[in-house]
Amino acid sequence: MSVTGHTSRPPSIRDVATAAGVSYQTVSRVINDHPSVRPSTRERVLATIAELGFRRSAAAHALASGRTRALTVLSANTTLYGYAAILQGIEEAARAASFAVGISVLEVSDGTDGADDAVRRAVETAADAAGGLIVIAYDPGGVRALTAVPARVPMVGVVETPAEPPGPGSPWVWTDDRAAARDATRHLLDLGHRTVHYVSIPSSTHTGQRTAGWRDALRAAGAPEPAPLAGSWDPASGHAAGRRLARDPDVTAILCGNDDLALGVLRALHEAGRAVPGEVSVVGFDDAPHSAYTTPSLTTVRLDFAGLGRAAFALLHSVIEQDAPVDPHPVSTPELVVRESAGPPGGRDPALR
Amino acid sequence: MSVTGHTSRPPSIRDVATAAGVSYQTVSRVINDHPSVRPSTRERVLATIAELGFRRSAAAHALASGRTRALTVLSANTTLYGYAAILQGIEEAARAASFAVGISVLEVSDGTDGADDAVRRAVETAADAAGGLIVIAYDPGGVRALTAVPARVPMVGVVETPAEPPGPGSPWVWTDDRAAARDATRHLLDLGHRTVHYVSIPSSTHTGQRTAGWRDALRAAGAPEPAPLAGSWDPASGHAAGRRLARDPDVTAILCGNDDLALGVLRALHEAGRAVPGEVSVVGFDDAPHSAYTTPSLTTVRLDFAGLGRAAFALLHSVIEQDAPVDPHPVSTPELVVRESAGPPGGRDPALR
DNA sequence: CTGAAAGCGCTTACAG
DNA sequence: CTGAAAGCGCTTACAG
Repeated sequence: MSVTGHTSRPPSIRDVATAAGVSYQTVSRVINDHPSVRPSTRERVLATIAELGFRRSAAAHALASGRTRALTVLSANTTLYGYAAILQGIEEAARAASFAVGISVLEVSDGTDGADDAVRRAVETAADAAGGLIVIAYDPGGVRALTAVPARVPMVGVVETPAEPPGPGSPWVWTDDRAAARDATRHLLDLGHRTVHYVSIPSSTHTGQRTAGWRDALRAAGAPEPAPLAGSWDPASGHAAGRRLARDPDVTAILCGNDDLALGVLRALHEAGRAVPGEVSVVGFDDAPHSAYTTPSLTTVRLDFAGLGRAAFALLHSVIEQDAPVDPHPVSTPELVVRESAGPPGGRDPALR
Repeated sequence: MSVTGHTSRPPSIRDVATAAGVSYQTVSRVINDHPSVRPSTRERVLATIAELGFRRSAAAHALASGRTRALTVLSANTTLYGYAAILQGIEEAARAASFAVGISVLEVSDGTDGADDAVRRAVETAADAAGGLIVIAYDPGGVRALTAVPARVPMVGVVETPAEPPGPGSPWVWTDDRAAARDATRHLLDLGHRTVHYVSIPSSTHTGQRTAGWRDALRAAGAPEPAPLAGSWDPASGHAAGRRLARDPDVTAILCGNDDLALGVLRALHEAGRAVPGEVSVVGFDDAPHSAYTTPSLTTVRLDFAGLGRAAFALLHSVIEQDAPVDPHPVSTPELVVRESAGPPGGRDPALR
């Protein structure tokens, strides 16, 4: 196809211009879809571009135009299902808009000042490369990053349900996980449980919105409010929490901050010889891919992470383009998925009650 | 801190130079760690940089130097554990070397020419933005991307075990999953099973190296070679395969191409009332985070995905810098993790045999 | 509709 | 050790 003699340097707009017999400014107009180019000229330039295999230099474009068509997402983890799915959604939307997406993972933050520094460094580095930032702020590291972003750089945060309605200046997206936690808890209460215990994920806020939703439901029902057990993200910490809960014969219902935690709880209950859902009911959060296939399969709350990612990109895009100022808003409503792991208390056979 | 009057445009090296009383070339030398700068000058410039909050423009640097300090990883999915963990490893190593990492997901390829086009577009877009490419080629889309990368762009592939030793011109990294499949199969055979059935992941090659390793072990033992069942990546397809296998009373041992598949198989066996490992043994692949917590917990093969990602970056880095030509090589040896899902055939209590 | 000029913020030889 | 010049490949007004 391209029969250029030497394989040296990739063709520039000047090479295209020469080959097409126009000035390089005209080539610039063509690749930028500028209206004032005669159709025949445009055709010729386009043909030459294809023939030479020209591709605009992203660096030169960014330098000259001041705009980057790139964003980077700041995240504490890419391996957790929710985070990975959000990333997938962002990437999908970004690709459709021909934005490049970078990923920068926040180092594990241990709450010390050193962690703050690391976050700040990550934010700065990311801000350099990108035209905009999306920070996933489900955890302390992410929240710190959120506040460390300089005002000049376009940013949107994927956050937990805000405790109070954010002002119009807060470019945030979220799913209403507080309501979701409330629904999940109520589901358990409606099944007849006296109260519901909670194993929490690390939270971005002091209390955490999932925790708050769980408490909302308990209070509304006048149920006792046991202290939540602080978990991490992984099954191992769910397992540890589950062992403690398994020892207490009064525990008949457990809500978990995510499905991995729930898996660990399920395992601990199994090891302790407590039947699920016969003796103890367990409900998870997220509807991770494996949750439909565990034994028992997991009743959980489905969150549209990919949709959240797409919404985050859309918001960022409009912030960058400064079209309409988009108000922050919940993106979708979580949905309770009822499976096998939760049932009425005290009966081995829920169907008989 | 920074008491610049106007918040307009970020400071450039010229601003720094003026403030520090040097030429902007000297500033350039300082930020590039060029040796020939008088220490006192360096100090002064560094102080000014900090004071003004100067950050080098990535675009200008890339344009002027021709080098990008950025890579993008091409992957079919960011949500599958293995892929996500590789990405995590790449990012970790890249961050340490202050490389930015981009992610571009290959659209689902259906084997048609349209898919080829999509892959080609993705490759070109990614190649534009980045100084180098890492393609995860565990699936047909990835393999196609691997071959679609223009020769001029630095690239390394994360691949299945190559069928034959690759030449020195092939910048590939892999874990020896063929040997791993062989070991896992042998483990089952050694337990006393007459043969081992296999549920495969979609493969990059016609046969697939995990499939080949499984077959190796069967042949070496003189065991029958049942036809492998083609699975996808997800538990649902494992479940479908598991239902078929559950109907055959001769099936006593099943190897799965990944842990998600194995989870689906476990579930299908449970639904069919076949005890694991009492009647049927199941072995997975990958050691995903949840595999230690299912019931029964999963015997599987642990692969060091993060290490693979770090190695991929190291290779790419050396390709870009053109230091020593690094030979392609397996990065680590997989390790069989024995848990509960596999045992001797025909006995409900393995300990009694 | 199209061309000539200046400039984006750096780096890279080249002088001194 | 440090400065002046040219250039990386584009875009953005400004002319015509």
